[in-house]
Amino acid sequence: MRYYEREGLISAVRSPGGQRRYPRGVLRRLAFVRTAQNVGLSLGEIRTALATLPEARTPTKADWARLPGSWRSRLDEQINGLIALRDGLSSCIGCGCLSLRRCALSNPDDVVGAAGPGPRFLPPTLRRTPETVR
Amino acid sequence: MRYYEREGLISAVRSPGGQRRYPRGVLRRLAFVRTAQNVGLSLGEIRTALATLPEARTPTKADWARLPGSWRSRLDEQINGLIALRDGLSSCIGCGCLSLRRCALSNPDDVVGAAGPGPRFLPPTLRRTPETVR
DNA sequence: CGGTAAGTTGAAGTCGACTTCAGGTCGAGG
DNA sequence: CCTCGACCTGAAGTCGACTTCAACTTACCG
Repeated sequence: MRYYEREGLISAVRSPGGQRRYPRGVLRRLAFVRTAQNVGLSLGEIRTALATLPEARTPTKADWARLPGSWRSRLDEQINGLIALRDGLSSCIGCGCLSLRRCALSNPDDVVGAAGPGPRFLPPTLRRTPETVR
Repeated sequence: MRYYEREGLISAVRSPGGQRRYPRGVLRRLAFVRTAQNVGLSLGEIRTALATLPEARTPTKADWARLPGSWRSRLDEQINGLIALRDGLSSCIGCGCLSLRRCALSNPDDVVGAAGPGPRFLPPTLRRTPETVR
């Protein structure tokens, strides 16, 4: 929790002696963080989402609705991905079509876009002849 | 891919000169790895799952069915978690009930069980008086 | 009021998952 | 045949997400 506090995900009230006291709202946020993490979101993403939620009160349906659309679609993607994975990736790997290019699952939003670290598939412009699978 | 190879997730055929050649099957496995990763599984879990799939041929429905039950239920949990998160955690945080103890989502399978690193909620036996929320 | 478990701090360590580097080798096009 | 870009290897570096440590301070219980 100290770590999350340093990372700006939660905050803590201090006792006179300087010890942390966690009011209900913080525990609620904490539960949110852990839950979101359990399903594979990074602390950065979670922080962004938390920023749109009120710190003071229990989030209402309206508060949740205010979460950026990207968050929602990200979750939708994730959900669909898991379902496909569970059902044997029938639409993707299971079919043997080797549809790396077509499969939205393998490479959801970024499509190589926005540089930065991390492996990626080659964009079409850089790709070799299709038959040279190597 | 070299990293995945070292980690035993994929293998590679070598050209006479020692360069890696990746037959279709490997690309398929690779796609599986990335997809599973995208939805939040660790390389270890993926390796375990891959171990049950045939390396030589395109996995069939029967092959997928052979994946350990734990894998499937793990995915189900994950899926339910995401759906709850997307729908505003109506069953959990959104309700304001602070149901850390009851909420299956917050602490899926392990329930503090199996020691090892990582934060956890206190088991009832170790918990302080319930009104002392701190 | 005193003892001891629990909390405080900053810094350093760990672990998974990669990426980067340096120095050398392979291999397709001209 | 030569060349130049792509690939090879092992080692080291990076990044996110924590955990562990050491030295010290609080705070509840008897």
